[in-house]
Amino acid sequence: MNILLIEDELRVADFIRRGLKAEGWVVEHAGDGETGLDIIRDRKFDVIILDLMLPGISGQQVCQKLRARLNKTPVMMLTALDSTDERVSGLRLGADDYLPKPFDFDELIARVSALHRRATGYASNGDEGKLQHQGLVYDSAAMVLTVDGVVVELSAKERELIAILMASKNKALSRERILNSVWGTHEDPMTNVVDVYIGRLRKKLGPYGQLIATVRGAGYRFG
Amino acid sequence: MNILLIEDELRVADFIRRGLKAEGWVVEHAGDGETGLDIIRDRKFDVIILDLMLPGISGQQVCQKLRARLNKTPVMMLTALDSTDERVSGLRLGADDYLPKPFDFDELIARVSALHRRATGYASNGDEGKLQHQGLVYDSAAMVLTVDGVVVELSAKERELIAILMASKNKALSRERILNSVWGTHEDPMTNVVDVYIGRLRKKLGPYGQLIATVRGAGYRFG
DNA sequence: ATTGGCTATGAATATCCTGTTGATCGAAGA
DNA sequence: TCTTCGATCAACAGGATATTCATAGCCAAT
Repeated sequence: MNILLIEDELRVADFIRRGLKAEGWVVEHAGDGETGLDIIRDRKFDVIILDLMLPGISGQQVCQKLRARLNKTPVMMLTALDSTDERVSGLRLGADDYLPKPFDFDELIARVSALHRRATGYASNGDEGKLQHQGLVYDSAAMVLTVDGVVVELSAKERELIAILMASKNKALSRERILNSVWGTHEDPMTNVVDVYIGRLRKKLGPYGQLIATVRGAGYRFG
Repeated sequence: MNILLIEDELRVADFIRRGLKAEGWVVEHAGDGETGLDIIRDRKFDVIILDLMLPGISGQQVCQKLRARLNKTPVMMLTALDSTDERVSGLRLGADDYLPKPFDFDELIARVSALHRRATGYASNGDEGKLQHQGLVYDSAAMVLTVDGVVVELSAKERELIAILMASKNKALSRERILNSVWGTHEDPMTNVVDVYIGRLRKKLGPYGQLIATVRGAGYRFG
């Protein structure tokens, strides 16, 4: 998942960024609204976390301009102000969710994933965010992978990788595509991280490892 | 699949080109509209990706001229402009689809394949993107060929070859045409790679191998 | 601060497979 | 029959993938 964080206070920004990275997410940081808008012009993010109090143009204005550009990226607003007025006006300007500071980090993460899930139109039936294939179950809400009922510990990147693989069952995915989704890098295709991680996953999946097939000259396929 | 990308910004062009290549597609790049039109005059593409903002003649004009030449190649328009007006006028000028920047790469790929599928008359029923003929099924999303229900391993070039053959069922394809589509080379016809690969494919298709008929002096025909 | 454990990443290696060529053999048409 | 075009084969070089290792960074606990 790719996240853009627009926050001027460096300490706070750093704190948030680290927490999100620990989730295996890729975080880009902008110190003010203009910079943020510039970045959004070229690249697409899954979620934008936007501080309300910014030097220069305010968070509200950023949000407004974003929507004026017909950009529908989910926006999570952060603010130190506790008044409900702010909240209401924020939502009216196109924010999708709102979190008052100080906040619980787990809550931020939960809400951000919720935003993302909503935006990507996950199945909203009973199997909320569960991906299954044979004895393999990945619960994206709990972020737990189960192999034949046994929980397998995964690192953040490994989780993201298995998630995207299982989500696109029976579809060949190019390395580039995986790199984009999991690592968020749009350049430097001369790395073999993907291969390394595929290897690790295969090992951890045990007998199901062979479900990840390599499509020579193309990438990998799950299923 | 052969794609012509008309985009002036080198960074963007490079980014797009890499991603498309990773999908196994052959990409030709033109830095401006005139160059693009020149290239189209000589060669045939499956899809044209066209930036709206170009130095010299605009993307809209390119599209218009293209259609004036009775060229029906599907056109995918890209633009940084936010207003919907642009979209409408773009489509009116003959573009087949439209994607506002910034876009999600997966979406670009999905849309481009959709365009291609529509143009080549792939099965538009539930078997989205599957080519079938008797016991032979090629799933272009999974990149898997099935012979009577049995998966057959193919190399990258073999996959492309069977795809183009099956997509142009009952049509004779010249070696040059195949060379152009699969190998992306439009010169040097004094190689027999095509013959070699046809041979390999025939072998792998087993009983269906004879579906690939050779049209003496012309090329090959599937069906 | 320092330490230890863990993750992420890049590099190096080894292995396997594909792509390509040129030669030779066979088949079809004049 | 002769000629031309296509089929097939073997072999090589380069490319792609798997796997392992070493390093760097991060976090938590001391």
